[in-house]
Amino acid sequence: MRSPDELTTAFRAQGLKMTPQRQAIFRALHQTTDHPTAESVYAMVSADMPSISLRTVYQTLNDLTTMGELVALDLGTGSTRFDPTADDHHHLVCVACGAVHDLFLDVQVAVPAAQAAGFSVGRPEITWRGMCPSCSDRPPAPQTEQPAQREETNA
Amino acid sequence: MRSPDELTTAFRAQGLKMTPQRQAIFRALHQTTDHPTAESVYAMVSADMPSISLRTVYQTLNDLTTMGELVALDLGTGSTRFDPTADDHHHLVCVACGAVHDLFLDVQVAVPAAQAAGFSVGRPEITWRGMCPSCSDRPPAPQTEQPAQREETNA
DNA sequence: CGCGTAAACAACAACGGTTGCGAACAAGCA
DNA sequence: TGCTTGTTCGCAACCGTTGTTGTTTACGCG
Repeated sequence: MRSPDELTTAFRAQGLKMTPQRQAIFRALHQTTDHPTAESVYAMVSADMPSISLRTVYQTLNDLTTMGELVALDLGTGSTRFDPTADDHHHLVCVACGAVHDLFLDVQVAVPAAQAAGFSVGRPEITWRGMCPSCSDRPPAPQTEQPAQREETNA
Repeated sequence: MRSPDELTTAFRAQGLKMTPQRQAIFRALHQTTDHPTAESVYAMVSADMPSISLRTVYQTLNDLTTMGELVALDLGTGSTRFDPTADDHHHLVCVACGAVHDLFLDVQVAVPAAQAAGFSVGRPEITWRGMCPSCSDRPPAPQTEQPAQREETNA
């Protein structure tokens, strides 16, 4: 993630205006190392600027995504995660709490032409699902003898 | 995907009852090779059985997923895809139309312990995003409706 | 073959995440 | 300072999915 100042310059270069709301969002993003949701960015920024609206946060995050400063990830955790790490990397996802951990691997996986079906694709995104240390330490759900055979059980 | 008869047996073996609605869903799934959404299964089944409710389709797809007969995929296309292919495989996803194509690859990607951060994970899921042949043929502007992705800020 | 009961059904409302809309507002520039 | 245009914000809408509820149905049993 670039610094708030660099992002300001980048925004201005696109003819976008700088506002206190955007500055606050830039700051929040710059000091986070994880993969916040719009909601959690909103929570961070609201601490300083209680009047900011969630709508503005979404808008700014989408702008940053469009500019390539953020990557929007859908990791199946129910909401979009915004990834401030620009480098090519992959993810570990905790299926219990939704935590996301970066993984820097130089893996080349080519799509065999025979199976490509005419698709033109880019880099593969690799995701591992599992349990983070804190969730595997503490069995979160009842964890009873029920094999969860009833319908629409999650967890 | 197992045959409707086999699925019927499997359902009964779990103490679940067999209904015309479920039979119709089994038939629809059995004759599809792609990765339908609940909505598209509903569309298929509605042709034969107009009275069926979308709720029932969701319920049955979830039951099948719980039983391991289907795999629920979140590929960032906006809705859950139900994958009738049980074998371990990966996916090509068209970012324009949401089409999904299977890819059978025997790739072993290990998570380096140094980066695992204590996660315990299973097999990697590999996704390539790109354009399917029909979407890359067609110029992007016209009536192609892009699911999510874009937003305001048109340059 | 008819019963009883638990399961499944359909219709509808609710829900969470996200976006469209429109009016009020403020950044940046002359 | 005044103007123009992008921005903000609250609200309602939207979409995919699930909860609720009252009714209907499957199916084992006598």
